[in-house]
Formats: sequence, structure tokens, C-alpha cells
Amino acid sequence: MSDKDNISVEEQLRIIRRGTVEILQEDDLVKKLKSGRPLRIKAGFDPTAPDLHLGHTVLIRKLKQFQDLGHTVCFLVGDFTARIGDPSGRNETRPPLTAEQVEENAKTYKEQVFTILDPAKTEVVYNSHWLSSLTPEKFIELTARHTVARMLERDDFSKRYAEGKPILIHEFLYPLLQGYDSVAMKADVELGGNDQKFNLLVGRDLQRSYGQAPQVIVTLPLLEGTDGVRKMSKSYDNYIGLHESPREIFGKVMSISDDLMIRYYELLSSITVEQFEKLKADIESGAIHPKKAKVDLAKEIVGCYHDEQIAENAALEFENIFTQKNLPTDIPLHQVSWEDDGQTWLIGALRDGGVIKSASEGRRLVKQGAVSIDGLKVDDPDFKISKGNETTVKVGKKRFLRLV
RNA sequence: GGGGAGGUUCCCGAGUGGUCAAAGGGAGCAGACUGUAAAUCUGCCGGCAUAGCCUUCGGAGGUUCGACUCCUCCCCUCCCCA
Repeated sequence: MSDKDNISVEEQLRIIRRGTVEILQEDDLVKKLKSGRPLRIKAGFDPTAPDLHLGHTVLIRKLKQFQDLGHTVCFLVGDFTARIGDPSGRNETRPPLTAEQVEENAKTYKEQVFTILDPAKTEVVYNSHWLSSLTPEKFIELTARHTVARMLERDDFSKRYAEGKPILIHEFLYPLLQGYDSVAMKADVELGGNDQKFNLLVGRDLQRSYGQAPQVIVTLPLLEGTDGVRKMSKSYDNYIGLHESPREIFGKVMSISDDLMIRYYELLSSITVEQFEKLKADIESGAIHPKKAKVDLAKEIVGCYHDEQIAENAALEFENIFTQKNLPTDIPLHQVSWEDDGQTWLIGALRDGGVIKSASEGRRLVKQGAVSIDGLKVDDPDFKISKGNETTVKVGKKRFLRLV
């Protein structure tokens, strides 16, 4: 707690403001900061998918900043609410998860979160702790604190309602429960993605309603996925997962557009605001080649979740495979089941080796000239290979398989 | 409870007896171009050892030489009225 004492409220504000979309109400925050006590910073994650991706880290990095300022991070695992399924930002109902799935997901979440946060300074809580024991009386009393009309104010609800798409009643309960979490946790500040604003505000209302000082809400931008358009999400398959291999992370970062790279620098890099502005200008003027900047970014991001040497190797490997068009160092091996005549159908082997989904796909790829053996293009879908030397097959740009 | 509109391939969405493995768009994949960029252009995009065959249009039956299209029942969603 002592490190916080020598940081002024102004300085804290400056750090907190950086990269946020909105702080409501900022004067509440000033008041709370002036009190000098460590604030309780709430951030909730629903363990709906087993892995965190870079999109989540925008928020976690902000939590880390609060932590470094001496505040108490309360990491809420929404194990109860995950089973309801928050419809935020989606236009359709999300299927509920089983208790086992949720528990498993929560475990990997914690592991991944603590690659950024300091476990010693983090309070981890589960909302099933208080939500499971809510009696029907108390629960109904909670629902009596909000109206249907106010619920329908939420963007995705009103949109779905207008479009004639289903809204199930339990989905209305989600914001109430999330808000009730804030009451139970006595949160001073809650962080959330920009799409969470409505839910975060419900928390404020409920806290007031339960006689607490309302939490300050801090919203953070949603990170665009690798497509550069939609928010990063597993269901859009445009995400970069923290659990992914260094090479995958590196490759995915390299595949983003230059515009998106700037955005990623802004939200995912630890460079200072001044460095960021200079970098932007240098790319603009041509002083720095965009590819160089992208390689640096990819290295930094890989380095966050692995070490620097690994990041360096990923960069070299990338250069080797895609720029030099050499073969990767570790191509998966597939044991072919040879016919009696010592031959086998190439496409069948690729399918069995898992590098393509079906023989039909293989035929198409061959017709399109995407398949080559040791650098020689295959143009016959019925091509057979013979047993003997190991055969290295390349499918498209990034699929490789060694056949034996 | 009454009336109306719907459920199509990963997503959106056309199709209303054969010419339908099903238009168009998106996503994805491949090729060209590149910085594996992005954008763009071209092609592919259910399965099968593939000039053919097989399984698909909410589910189950039925009518028909033939059904995504017609009939019956069932399941699911939305709207209006109560």
C-alpha cells in the first residue's frame, strides 16, 4: 500500500484514463482516490470458453495498472452467470454451459490471467458463492428493483425485439445478477468492455438501491479481431489466443492489416504514448517500414506470454517459412497405410493425416494447384505416391505434412 | 385462448412440383499480386477413389413417375389481439 501513497491523484488519473473509452463518473473516482485507501477494482469474466485471447488482455492490462497503483483487484469468475449466458453484443441467444464445462474453463482462465496479474495481489472470487444461495424471496426482491422498459433500453435487447428475434426471460436477469455482484463485492470501480456499459450501469443503480456508494465504471475499447472489423471473439474465429503457440501468435499478428497494427500497438503494446505517436508518424513518413513495425509488435506480444528468446525464434521461423519459402523445422509426420503394391493415393493420405478435411477438398486443392511434393506441383487428383523415401507435401501456404 | 408470419447448406438469405447439392451476399480456402501484409482480381466452397453415385432444405408420415416446393400431425420462433 505504500507505493500508492507517493503517487498523486492526478498521476493516477492520467494512467487510468489512458486507452479507456469512458469513465463514469470521473468526479466519483477522484473522490474515491482522494480517500487514500486501496480501492476495490472489480472485473468479471464469464468462463464461457476455455481460453482467453488478446481481446481480454486489454482489460487485464488495465487491471494490472490499477494493481500497480496499489489498489485491490477483485477478479470475479462468473461461474454462476456463465451458465445463464450473457447476450451482450450478440443478436441471438447463447446456449447455457454445464457446471463441469464452467469449472474447467475457470481453471484455465486463472492460469492465463496470472501471466499478467500478480496473484499475490489479486482477490479471486466466484459469483456462485453468493448467487447460488439467493433465496427466491431475495431474488424476486432483486428483480423488483428494475423495470422491463429499462431493460429494453439495452441496445441488443431493443434490436432483437425490433427484429422479432427471441429474447428469453433469463437473459433479462443477467444484468441484474452482474449488478448484484457489485453489491456483494462492494466494488469501488468496475472495468468492462465498451459493450458492457449497460450492465455496469445497472450495477451502479443496484448499489445505490442497496445503500452503497455507486461504483465508478471504466469502459475499455473492444479489440478488433484479426479481420479488422468485428470484435475479437472465438465464435468469429478471428482471435489470437494466449494459449496458442508462439508461431501461431506471431503469424496471426503478421497477418493483420497495417491499420489494425496501429490499433494493436495502441491497445496491446506497452510503449509510451510518446513512442506510439512517433511510431505512427514514422510509418506515415516511411521512416519505418510497416513490416518492421509489425515484426516488432508480434515479437512483443509473443514475448508477453512466452519469453524473449522464444519470440525471437518465432520471428526467425516466420522469416524462414514465408519470406524465404523454406520448409518449417517441425513438420508433422504421418504414417501412411501402404497398399500391397507399395503405393498409396496422395489425397487419401493427406486426409488421413488430418491436413485436409475430406478427399473432395483435396481434389479441389489439387485442381487449384495448391498441392506440391518436394516443391513440385501435383496436378493429378488421382496421383499416387510410392513407399520409400520420406515425402514432404505442402498444401496451400501453411499446411505441411511428411508422409512415411 | 384467437388470428397471422416463419424455420433452407458455417452465417444472412432466394427458391414454392422436375432444368436443385439448391440464386445472391458474408465468412472460409486456393491461385495471382505482395511485406504470408491489407486491398484487388480469379476460382472453389455437402460427401464419395467423383464424366457417375449418395445424403441434405425443423421432425415424422403421406400424395406423386418425381417434393425444398402439395397434404396431415408434431416441435420451435416471432407479431397482433385477449
